[in-house]
Amino acid sequence: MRPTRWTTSDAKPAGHPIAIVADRTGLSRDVIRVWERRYGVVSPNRSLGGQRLYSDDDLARLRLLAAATRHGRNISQVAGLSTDEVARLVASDEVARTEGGNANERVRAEAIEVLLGHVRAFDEAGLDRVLRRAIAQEGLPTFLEELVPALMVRVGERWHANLLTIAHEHFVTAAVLAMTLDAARAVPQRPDARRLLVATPARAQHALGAALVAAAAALDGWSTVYLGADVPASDLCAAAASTDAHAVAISVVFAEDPDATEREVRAVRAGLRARVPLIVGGAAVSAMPGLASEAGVVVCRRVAELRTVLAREPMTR
Amino acid sequence: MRPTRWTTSDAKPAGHPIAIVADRTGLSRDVIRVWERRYGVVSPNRSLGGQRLYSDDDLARLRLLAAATRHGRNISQVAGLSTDEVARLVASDEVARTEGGNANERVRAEAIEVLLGHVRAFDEAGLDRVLRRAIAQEGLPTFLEELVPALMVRVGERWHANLLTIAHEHFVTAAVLAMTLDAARAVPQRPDARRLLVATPARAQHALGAALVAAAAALDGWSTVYLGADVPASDLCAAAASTDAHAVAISVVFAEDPDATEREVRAVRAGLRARVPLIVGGAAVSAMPGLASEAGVVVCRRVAELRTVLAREPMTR
DNA sequence: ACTATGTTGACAAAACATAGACAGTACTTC
DNA sequence: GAAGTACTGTCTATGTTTTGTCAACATAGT
Repeated sequence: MRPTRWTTSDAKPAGHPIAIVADRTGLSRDVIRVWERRYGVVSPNRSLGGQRLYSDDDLARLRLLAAATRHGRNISQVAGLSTDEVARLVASDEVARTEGGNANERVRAEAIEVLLGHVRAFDEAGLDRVLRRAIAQEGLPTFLEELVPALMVRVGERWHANLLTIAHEHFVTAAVLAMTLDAARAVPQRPDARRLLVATPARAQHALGAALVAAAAALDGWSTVYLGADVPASDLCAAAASTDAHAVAISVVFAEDPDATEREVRAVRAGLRARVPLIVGGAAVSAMPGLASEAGVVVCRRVAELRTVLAREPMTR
Repeated sequence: MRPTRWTTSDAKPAGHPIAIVADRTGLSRDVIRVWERRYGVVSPNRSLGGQRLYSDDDLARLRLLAAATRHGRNISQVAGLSTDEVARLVASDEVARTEGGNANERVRAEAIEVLLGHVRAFDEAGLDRVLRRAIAQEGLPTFLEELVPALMVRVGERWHANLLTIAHEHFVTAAVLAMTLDAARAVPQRPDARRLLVATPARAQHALGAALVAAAAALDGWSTVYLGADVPASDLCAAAASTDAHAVAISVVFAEDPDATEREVRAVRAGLRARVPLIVGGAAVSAMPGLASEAGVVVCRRVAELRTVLAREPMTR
């Protein structure tokens, strides 16, 4: 909810009347009142005549609660949660919902076929052209979250089927990586943007995941510092300190030795200041179940999830 | 001696009588007076006999307040806000109104509000940043076909409501134009792409439409040659011949003298080789009904329509 | 002269608040 | 499976606040 802050918090009426809240949340006036009466979900101010005046925070909270109930949660369960917790819940529900594909899928499948043709022929110019055009056509989020993963999966499949070689995989990875970093650099940043450090920990070689993270974060207004692959914990923490990063994200697509990698991640966590969150993503997180319960560590599995996590990070400025 | 005198008002520099204000705001005379009596929303000047004479600012303020109440605000709450604050509030309400659509639409509406803020402040860097980010976010087609038209409509509205000046309109047009051409140039083209000549005919000054056309065509794989505004028929035809264009597109957003412009378009048609189609677009085509039946002339009204027309064009290679 | 406007007070409709009741659903317990 | 229970959204009844409209009479403008 980034730009909302700019548009609404500048204007300062005493508060929003219930009609507006009903309109914006899609809840009926009755529901809003009865939720307050039964569960105390919000405590709006009152006008002199006793009418409710909701704050922006109240509004945001009700909106999230409405979304949560739409997704099948019962209000009595979520009413007691903090607004942040509700936000996380809704985000994960939404990610789960978006599993199914839509109409664009056929177009994208065609693009992937064309791309695979260029990969097969080691046609760098063609690959570049189609990738760049895909970004222009569908926007960077779709590129990062759907096209690249789908492409890499297809390349992996073809490799296993002996239709492509490991050289092809390196070729396409290098091209996609360069394109992703290039696109991320092209996203303009506000001068006061928060800094995010992105890297792959020691012994993890796949930099593409980290690049995707960096691009997604840049798109959400973060000023990203991309360190690439195989960064030891001590260097990573030193970099975080010297760049005054507001958050650190590391990506582990594949871990040869999950236990060693998990120790490495814990070392990073230990070396960071407590209020700097550490975001861990990539396919290998499922092999490191202990991390999710670690304090100050946020685990996320998909790029879309990462974006909602980043959007909710506090503005430690 | 007041700046008021320079704000070109229709008729009476002294001020608007209440009937005019009622007509232009949609409020009843009684409401206007009772809002003044109860909440002091405006303090219009009075004639010597005591009749209200509203300034342009009063009018704009009442218009905004009327919009705010229409969106569900209580007049008692918004009456005390400054005109700027009311404007922001109405803007955010209009943003939230897009609830019915998907989440993308809301994001886009928010982006437009942010853009309008930068326009208002003549903040070129901010405008640039948000435009570029919007392209990265949603892709060029959405930018061309939805965001830019919506933005220009909103700017026009605000200009009519005296919230923006003609300078603002020029400012935003120039920025959007530059960004559009820049984005179009960044779309990679196949070496064997067909060439499309894009221009605005003589006496038509609005180049933005032509730039949108050029960008859309570039996205569809055309190699575009953009000539800008106010190109005489003879020069246009000469350029078409010397670049060996496969098609020519001209855009007329506004025609001061539709008949003259129509003659100009016919002259272009006559000067082109018969198998080179001439595509005419822009809001002013409705003022030139004769063109649709002309042989070799394709009329289209929206950018999306143009793209299907271009896709159909024969591959005269 | 005649219409548009101003002022004041009154009034009615709309919106809101509060508390309670009720019906449909899902879940538990026997 | 049946009965009981908790949950949830909607509805009703009643009183209050807010807001738009109107009436009555005076004055201004053309």
